[in-house]
Amino acid sequence: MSNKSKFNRDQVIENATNLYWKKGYHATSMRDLQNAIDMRPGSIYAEFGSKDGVFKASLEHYAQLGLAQLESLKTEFVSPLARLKAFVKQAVINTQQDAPSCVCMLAKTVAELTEEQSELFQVARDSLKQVERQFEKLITEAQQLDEVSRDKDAMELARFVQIQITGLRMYAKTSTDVPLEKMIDDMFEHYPF
Amino acid sequence: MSNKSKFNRDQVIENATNLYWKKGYHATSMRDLQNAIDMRPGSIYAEFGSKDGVFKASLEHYAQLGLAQLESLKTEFVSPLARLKAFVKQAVINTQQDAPSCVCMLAKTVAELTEEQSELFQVARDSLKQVERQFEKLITEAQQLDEVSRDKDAMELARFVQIQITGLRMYAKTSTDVPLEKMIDDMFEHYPF
DNA sequence: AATTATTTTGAGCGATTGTTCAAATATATC
DNA sequence: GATATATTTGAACAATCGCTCAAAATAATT
Repeated sequence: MSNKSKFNRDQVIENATNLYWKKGYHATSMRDLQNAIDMRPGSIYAEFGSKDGVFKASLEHYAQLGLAQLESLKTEFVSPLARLKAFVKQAVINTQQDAPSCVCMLAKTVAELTEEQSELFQVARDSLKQVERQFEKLITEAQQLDEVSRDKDAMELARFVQIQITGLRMYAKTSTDVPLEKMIDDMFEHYPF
Repeated sequence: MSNKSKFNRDQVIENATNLYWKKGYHATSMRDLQNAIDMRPGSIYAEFGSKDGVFKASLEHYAQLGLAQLESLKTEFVSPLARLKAFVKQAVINTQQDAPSCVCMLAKTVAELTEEQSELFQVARDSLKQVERQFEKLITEAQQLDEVSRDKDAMELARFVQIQITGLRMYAKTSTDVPLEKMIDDMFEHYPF
């Protein structure tokens, strides 16, 4: 009854995400998008409804990717604190090389958008919060394993980590030759942990 | 010989800055700008050359304002470390209320722009670096007064402060009810200082 | 193979973009 | 007050914006 569409939805969203991540919401035109995902306007609007629809799908894809990455580190790192640290390094350092932008797409979106795109703004904000809650879970786990002092507030520590990631990634866009790895090590050895 | 122009250049740049700061580079149209600064296109182009020209003037004005604010704290705070802390609080907390955006305009610009607007990007990046150098000066002063351990690297501390400001201000855009003041106090009491 | 249902195409819509420039206005000089 | 110079105005330009929809192409059903 229903014909399957020709295009690969996952691939399309990935390409759209990479473009939006690189150029941001306002600087990305529908023409740019059409080229990046190799779809004609009619098909795009049938599938996503609007430019905002594509952006929303991209934000959700990006957030899901982050959560999946954090989850996948379970196999490599048993220690929840080591896992958190590995995730931070991945987010801050690995994105320096081949990612569309070294700045987190969610943070970039939160910085760019205003009340005029409140729905998209909220999606980005909520996704950041969701990641932060995963941080908190990991830290609570770490406390139960005595990797982190139980005197500390897991929620506050999670917030701290989120702020560090944002600050570090933003800073990394302004200057190379920053000892990112050392700074992350310091952050987990000294500072609030 | 030369007629003086009717408009108040400083006021115009201030209004332009507030609009650009709020909406960002790409979301601000020349029509928006014309309304905000109450000038007609011809006059704007005669004075600033282009949309980029107005943005550049705004970035420079914004950066100069930040440096002037830091300087003006000399009268209130003799201690260089107290001055730095006061500046951080001003930047992070005071902007929450009535500023066009709680995110630093320079950071926002660095996050938004790509190679396509390399000159504007560089102006923002260089201005951030300039502020950071003032931080470093203050910290070096603080070390000479034994307010900060001389074992620490003033450049690294300045970088840390810059990263905290960016992270905190960004984070503050996503959620209210964040104990910003406490976090800044913590930052200066514990962590790397 | 013919028919129906679904998807894809892309020319083109009205609105908006950054920018120009001749005309109108304001100011300075004589 | 007349002339020359500088500034301001805003209609209008080509280009691009997000988006629509009839027509073409494709897939499923009979």
